[in-house]
Amino acid sequence: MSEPGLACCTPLSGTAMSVEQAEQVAPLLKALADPVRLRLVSLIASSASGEACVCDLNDAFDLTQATISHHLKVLHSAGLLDREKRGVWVYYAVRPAALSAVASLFETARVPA
Amino acid sequence: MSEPGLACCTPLSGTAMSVEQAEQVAPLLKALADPVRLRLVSLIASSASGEACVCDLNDAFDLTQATISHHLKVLHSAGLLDREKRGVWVYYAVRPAALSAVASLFETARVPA
DNA sequence: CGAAGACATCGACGGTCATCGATGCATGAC
DNA sequence: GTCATGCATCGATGACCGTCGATGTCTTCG
Repeated sequence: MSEPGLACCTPLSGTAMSVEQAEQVAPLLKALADPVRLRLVSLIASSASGEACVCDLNDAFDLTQATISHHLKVLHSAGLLDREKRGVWVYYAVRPAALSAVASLFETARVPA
Repeated sequence: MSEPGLACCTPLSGTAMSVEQAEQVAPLLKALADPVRLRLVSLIASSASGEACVCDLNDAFDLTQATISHHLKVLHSAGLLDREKRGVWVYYAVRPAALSAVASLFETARVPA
């Protein structure tokens, strides 16, 4: 898989989605379906520069560095995070297209305010 | 838990979400993070009457009736589906509030067209 | 060079999950 | 009452997941 996370799907409430669509989006949701990974994405997305280095992310959790590294790998493999090494540090940034693909799933699911 | 699936969360791209928020939404995503369950919700949501009986849903998959029943239970337990028995048949319908709670996560994640 | 720090990878462990066949429990038909 | 049907539940099985300690790799600094 060279470019995961770029699925563009029928919203849940429109016409029924195809098997292929379901199999494309499910891994994205699976990657996000963990409290730690959800907070990781949230921390990265809400940071001022739009990115965060692993050392900062480690401090936000009561987990081993190996565990955080594992979660970041899962998010990166799913295509949700970009990874860039700068010197000794590694910076992760969210891929808006991937998040947007998931968001399109729920496009028509919003309850009108 | 009497009323699951009603979390209303900070979007991923806004300010960082709290631990509690992450732990509330993650189960919803986990319930949706499966191709079969994704198609189940899609089939129910896209049906004309907004609901579907198990017998119809069974025919849409190459899976055992026990397996479909299990997936429907997972979705129901997560608060994503309502369950109503009418005679011999059982009808499932999506809970818009639950889907909306998940949708709010990605509210600001849409890439402008 | 060698030492130290940042991060990834490995191997292992316990827990959870998806799926199945078999069985149980209702409901409606006869 | 008896039988068939729709659906849920049970128990088992193989696969996967989150977490950890230990170790490896790479970069920078003396």
